[in-house]
Amino acid sequence: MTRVLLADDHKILRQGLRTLLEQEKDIQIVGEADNGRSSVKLTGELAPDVVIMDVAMPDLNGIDATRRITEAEPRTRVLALSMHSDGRYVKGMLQAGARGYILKDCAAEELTHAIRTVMAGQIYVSPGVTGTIVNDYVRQLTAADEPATLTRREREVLQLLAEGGSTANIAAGLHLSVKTIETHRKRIMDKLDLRSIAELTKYAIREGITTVDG
Amino acid sequence: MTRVLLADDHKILRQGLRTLLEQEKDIQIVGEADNGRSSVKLTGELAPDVVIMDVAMPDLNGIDATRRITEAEPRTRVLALSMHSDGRYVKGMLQAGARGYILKDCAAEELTHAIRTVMAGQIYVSPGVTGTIVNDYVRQLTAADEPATLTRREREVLQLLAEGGSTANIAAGLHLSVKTIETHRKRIMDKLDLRSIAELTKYAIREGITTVDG
DNA sequence: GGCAAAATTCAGGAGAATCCCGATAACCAG
DNA sequence: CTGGTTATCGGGATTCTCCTGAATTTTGCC
Repeated sequence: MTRVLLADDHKILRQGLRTLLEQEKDIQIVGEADNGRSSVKLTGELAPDVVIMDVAMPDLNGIDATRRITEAEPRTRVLALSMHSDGRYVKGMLQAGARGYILKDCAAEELTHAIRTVMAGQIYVSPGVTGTIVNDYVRQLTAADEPATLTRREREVLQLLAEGGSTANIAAGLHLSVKTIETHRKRIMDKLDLRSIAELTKYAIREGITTVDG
Repeated sequence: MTRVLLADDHKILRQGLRTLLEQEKDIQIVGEADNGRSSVKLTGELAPDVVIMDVAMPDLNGIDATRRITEAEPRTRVLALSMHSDGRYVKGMLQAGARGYILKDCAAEELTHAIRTVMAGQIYVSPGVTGTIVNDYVRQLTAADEPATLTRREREVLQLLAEGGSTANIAAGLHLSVKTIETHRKRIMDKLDLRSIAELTKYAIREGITTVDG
């Protein structure tokens, strides 16, 4: 029996997936999360075999949530479920340790097949995403450079800032001092050579850490 | 028996909805469309009672598809299913003749309830969307022009803010007092109901006033 | 295990930005 | 002429940011 945690911010999609997957005898839904932070928490509590993780989620995005899960619970396989075959999302999720990447316009059979594939210890990627990966792979072979890497905490703060949170707001949400958030913000801006929240927001959008809506 | 057509570009969501709705005895799925254009075509061929219409779809978006359907087949009720409670989408769909607007993070019970409500000749709107509509309604009552009209000066300041300019910076560039820029910024944020430079930047990007690069 | 580097946390104080009040002047429509 | 809109500023209280410095925890490596 494969125990599955659903992480997606849209309840009706979660319910749909639950109904679909509950028709499979070897699959059991053990929990649902509607944002990245709670998906990390629930993974620690429920120890599911597979987490089906939406890439774009509020509070803590799917990529950073995946990174935390794969580090804290390496036994748990994360299966990315995304609307986009965008290279940054694919790259980010796989880099964060996701064992698969499927698109939301795939069939239910593909989802169940992906779950069984990652349970068998293999990687599953939707056909529509393969081209993206190959392109990115080739690009990395030619030119491999990573400008300015942010730490996990910094990326987390960056997202909250780009979502419009104030320093005090973020500090309260993370149970940290205002001073700490200030330090993170400053380090982020120093590393990325940004001089305002506006530029920081645009950077976050380009990197897929936040979206223009919401 | 209510005959329903599903229109959404994500196959797995369609399958999920189909599985959910087929559990209802009085609801029957008669077809699926993965873009706006085919939803119009299928509505003409199948004459469903209700079309569940995603707002964002390729080829022909949900708003224009809805407009065509309600003009060609006024007997068919369109029920909008959207990720966003964004005012423009809500307004667009309802203006196009949609008889309901529900969010994707709602429960399945809400969806079936919405279907039965529109079949009874009434309008159904998700609770999370009601506020958006009321706001828009009130705004239309008070100011009979387009929602959120910025003055030229305000748009100018908005752009400079979204490009990362500080208040002092912008004031110097426009040969104005810092106080004046502060007033403009405040008025912009009040008009648009924004609470941070991050949100303001995203708004400017959506409106094409600035770009994510630069 | 142990050491160095990185990451994360926080404080004090000066300066800058913001918020909330109000005000003045130009302009245009009824 | 009156009223609304736009654009321009100021005072003062509050809040945020910037700079310097540092303690603690985690991580990487031999």
